[in-house]
Amino acid sequence: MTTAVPKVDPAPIASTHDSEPIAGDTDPRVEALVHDLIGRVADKWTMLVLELLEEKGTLRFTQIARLIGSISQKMLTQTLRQMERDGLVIRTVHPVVPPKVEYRLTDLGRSLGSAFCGVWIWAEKNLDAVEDARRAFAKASAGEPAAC
Amino acid sequence: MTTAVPKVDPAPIASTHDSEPIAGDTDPRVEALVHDLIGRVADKWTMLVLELLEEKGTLRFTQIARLIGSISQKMLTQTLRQMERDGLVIRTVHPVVPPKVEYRLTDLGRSLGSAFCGVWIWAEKNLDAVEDARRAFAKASAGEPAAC
DNA sequence: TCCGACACTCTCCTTCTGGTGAGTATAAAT
DNA sequence: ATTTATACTCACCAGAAGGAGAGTGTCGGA
Repeated sequence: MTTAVPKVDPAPIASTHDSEPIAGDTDPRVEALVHDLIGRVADKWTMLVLELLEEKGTLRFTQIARLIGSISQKMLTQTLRQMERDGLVIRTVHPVVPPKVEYRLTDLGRSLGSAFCGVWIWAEKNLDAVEDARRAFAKASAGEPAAC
Repeated sequence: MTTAVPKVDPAPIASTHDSEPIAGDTDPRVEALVHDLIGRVADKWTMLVLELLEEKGTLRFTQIARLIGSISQKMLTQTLRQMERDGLVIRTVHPVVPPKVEYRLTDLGRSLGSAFCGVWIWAEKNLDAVEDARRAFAKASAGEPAAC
């Protein structure tokens, strides 16, 4: 955590040029990956597939499609490819007459699921808090539109 | 025929292990919130702001803007509003001559940061694994374009 | 007097995302 | 001969996301 900006100017009107961008982070590579990865896993479909495979173990393309129900083929293919690319799932093709492809999580995939557990738990625990905050915010906004 | 296929195929071909039919969702409301919320927090800017405020404590609008460096005003405003709405940050307006607005995390915001810690740790730990997987995938794809 | 600073808001404009629907190959079933 | 099922790919299109840049109001400084 390199603190790139040691001086936090307290004056209301003062220094104009802090040419130091961004705050220090452990590693640019790590940061990039984390963003990338969270951006990807936070994806609705990836999350659903991850959960589904964690729960069921091994599934075929159309089984996943049917279980999720609302996903388009395009998105499912895209999602699975991405996950395969990142080493989260293993794709096994059986060269049988009607094509048969099975998907299952790798250890990496499972560990990611576990890591996200924390967020999941947070969400469940703070469900009400967030909803309360939203209601309060909505009411406050409606209550004082031009209160100044 | 793509849509409107209510009839669920009883037994397509082989079944790896069909134990449970479908369902298996803790709560639709919880699930919805979790998606919603993860989708929001996974946002690049929200994550950066969350981290920044966790590290620095209290910051003003332009301070955040400068520290992040590449965010547009529009996005910063949008992000902060969203976070305020969700009860993650507190926005304090000082009615002074040049407007002064300070932002800091709520307990909820801080706890979310902690929850995301697990994912960060995962990412750091598995950085190499993911990159390896990507390289391997890229190589495999390039290596066998018409392998059948 | 005019500019700059703050914390925004508003209007474009471009890119990206995700959905629809069609097409493909093959062999068993009808 | 036609249909069905599987696991895709491809072309097209609508809507959303996000960036650029200008405008707003007031006041202190040059």
